[in-house]
Amino acid sequence: MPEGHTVHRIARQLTQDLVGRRLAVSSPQGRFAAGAARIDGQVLVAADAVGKQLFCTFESGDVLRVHLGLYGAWDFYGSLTPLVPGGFAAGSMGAPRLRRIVRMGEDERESPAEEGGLVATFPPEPVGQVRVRLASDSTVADLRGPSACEVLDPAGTAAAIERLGPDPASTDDLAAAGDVMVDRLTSRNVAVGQLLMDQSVVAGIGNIYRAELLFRARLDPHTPGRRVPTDVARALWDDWTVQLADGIERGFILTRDDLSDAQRDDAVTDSSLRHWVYHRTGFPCLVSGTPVVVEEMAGRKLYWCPACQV
DNA sequence: GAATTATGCCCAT
DNA sequence: TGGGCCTAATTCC
Repeated sequence: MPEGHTVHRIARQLTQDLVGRRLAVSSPQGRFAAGAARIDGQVLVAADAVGKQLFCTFESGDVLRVHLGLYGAWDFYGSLTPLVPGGFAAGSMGAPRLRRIVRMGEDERESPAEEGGLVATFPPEPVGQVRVRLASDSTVADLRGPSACEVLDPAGTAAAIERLGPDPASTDDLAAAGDVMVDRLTSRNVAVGQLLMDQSVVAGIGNIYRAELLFRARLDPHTPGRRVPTDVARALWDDWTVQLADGIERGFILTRDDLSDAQRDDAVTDSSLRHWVYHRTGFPCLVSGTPVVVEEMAGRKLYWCPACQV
């Protein structure tokens, strides 16, 4: 469910609280017992996001690769300082979308603590089906519901990353990475709306960013990649780099740039203010007034404005 | 309480 | 193109 910005925030949280520590790795649910045993007791040396995938590198060179899929989420305990005395902070990032927004953004919730994001005991009892628990003596990170969770050797890790297109938040050469995306986007006859969701073309874009980037570019999602002018493809990349960086900092996706300061504040708790077209079926387009439409494209809902996007 | 929904992706056909 | 999988909150009766 999370798009790239969420996974980058998770990597950041893990880096802040668990990298450099020797971890107890377990699988409370049991489904990942063998994998957990492989990395249990090792020092975590890095946590990196590439697109929607998370790579946690341990001192042996083994890497925990995690993909949250549609349902996965990480719960964090004890790490979200500053804390109110008498408890340990708790927060979560990932799916499902959360009702109570506290201090970290849309897809991060106060949970599963009852009061003020605190749990009474540490380490806390696992909540729900916890596939993996990463624990230092002061921080616990619990992974629930991932679609992928496996331990890879360095070669396997390199192969997994090789399958992904460029991610502007995990490259040190934005221009070269942009060249790769532009080349892959403009060399196929597949609809650009599908290509933006293809993680081998560009990594990290999901259904919300797909719809919003296309609207911002005023581009018809059905345009074949080969018909997208190079400068338009480059503009999509440039906008993606900006939107992703904003999402990572903000903690949620806010693509509208027409909001007042007050509305921008409201958007923290009101997701209906955040998007131009995503999830706005039947409502008037904020630019043209034409009703926003939704259709199925390759099995996913695609939201767009038929008047603006030509 | 059951059905629906979701920011994803894999595989078989 | 369709089904399957993973989980939990929301929506519908």
